[in-house]
Amino acid sequence: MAGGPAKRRKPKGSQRDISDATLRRFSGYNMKRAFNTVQTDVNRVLAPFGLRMVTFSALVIIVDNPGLRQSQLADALSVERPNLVLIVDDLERRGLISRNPSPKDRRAYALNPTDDGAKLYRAAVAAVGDHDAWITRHLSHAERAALIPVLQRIEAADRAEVPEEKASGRPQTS
Amino acid sequence: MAGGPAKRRKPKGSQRDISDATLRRFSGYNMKRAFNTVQTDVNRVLAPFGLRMVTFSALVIIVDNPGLRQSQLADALSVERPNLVLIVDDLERRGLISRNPSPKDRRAYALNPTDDGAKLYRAAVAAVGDHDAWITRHLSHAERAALIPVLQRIEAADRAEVPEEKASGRPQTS
DNA sequence: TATTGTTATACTCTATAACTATA
DNA sequence: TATAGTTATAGAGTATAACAATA
Repeated sequence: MAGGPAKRRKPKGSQRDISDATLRRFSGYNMKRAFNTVQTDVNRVLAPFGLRMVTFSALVIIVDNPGLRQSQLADALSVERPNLVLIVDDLERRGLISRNPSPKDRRAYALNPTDDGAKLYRAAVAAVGDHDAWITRHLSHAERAALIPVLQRIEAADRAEVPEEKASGRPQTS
Repeated sequence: MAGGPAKRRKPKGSQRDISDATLRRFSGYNMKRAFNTVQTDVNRVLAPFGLRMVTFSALVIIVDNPGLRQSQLADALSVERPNLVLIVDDLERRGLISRNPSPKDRRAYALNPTDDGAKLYRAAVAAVGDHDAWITRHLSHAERAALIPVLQRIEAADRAEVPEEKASGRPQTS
C-alpha cells in the first residue's frame, strides 16, 4: 500500500556526449526542466488523494479563503475562468467543496470546503510539504531560504510592464 | 517592426484579499507560476524568429552538436521520441536544419544545421540571453549566480531514485 | 454596459502503444 | 530481439469567443 511504481527510465547510454551547455545558461530552460520533473513527482504524491497539482491548489485556496467566488479563485490561481469550471466541478463531485448561492450576488457562487475537504487538505498539504523538503534536501539553508523569494521576484519582474524596446529589440547585454 | 502588443490584463480589483500563503510556501507552486510567466514571455521573444521555446531548444542542441541523431536530441531535451518528430519537421520545413542519412546506421538520421539555421541560432540566442538578463534584473549578483545551479540540483534530486517510503508515506518534517 | 459562471472550441504539450525498417 | 524514426491517439494545460442570468 506504499504507492505505485516510481521507477524512471534512464539507462540510455548515448554513444556520444550531447552538450546542452548553451541552453543551460538560460534560467528559463533550467526552470522548465526542474519544474517538469517536480510537477510529475508532485502529481504522483497527490494521486493517492485523488488530486492533481491544479485541483490541490484550488482546494488549498478554498480552505484558506472560505466563501470566495470562482472568479476570485481563478484570479488567485492565474487560471482562466472557463478552465476553472472543470476544476471546481471535479472538487465538488468528490464532495470536497460545495457551491453555495451567494447572498449578495445571485450570479455568483460562494465556494466552501466540506469537512472531507478540510480533512484531505491537511493530509495533502503535509504530503506536499514533505515532498518539497525532499526535493530541496541537497540545498544549503541559505539556498533554501532564497529559492522562493527569488522565484517570486522573477515572476513579478516578468509580469511587470515590458517596454516595447525590451520586448523585441534588445539592449546590449555582453 | 518592434513586435506586437505586449499588454497584460491585470486591473482585476478583487473585493476581498485572497490569501495563497499556504501555496506560496511550496517551491513547486512558485516554480510553476514563475515558469509559466517566463515561458509566455520567451515565446513572445522568439515569435519574431518563427520559433517557440521547444523548437529554439532543439535548434540550439543541433547547432552545438551537429550530426547527432534524433533519439539523442530527444534524450537531451527530455522529450519523448514521438513528440520530437513534429519539432524536427518544423525546423526542417523552415530550412533551418537538414535530416541526412546516417552513414553508420541506415535507420537513423544525422541532424545538421543549415547556414540559415546557424544564423538564426545566433540571433535567437542573443535575444533569449537579453530576456534572461531582463527577468533577473532585480536579483543580486549572488542570487543570479545561485539560481541555475539550485534549479539543476532540484532537478537532479527529484530525478534520483525515490524510495517508496518517501514517495507515499512521509518522514517527519516539522 | 459590465460581470459571473458556463459552453464550446482550439492549440500546445506530454505520454503511450504500435508499426516499419533496419540492426 | 532490440533500436530509430514514425504514426496515431489520448490526456492534460492553456487560451479566446460567446451565451444566459444578473448587476
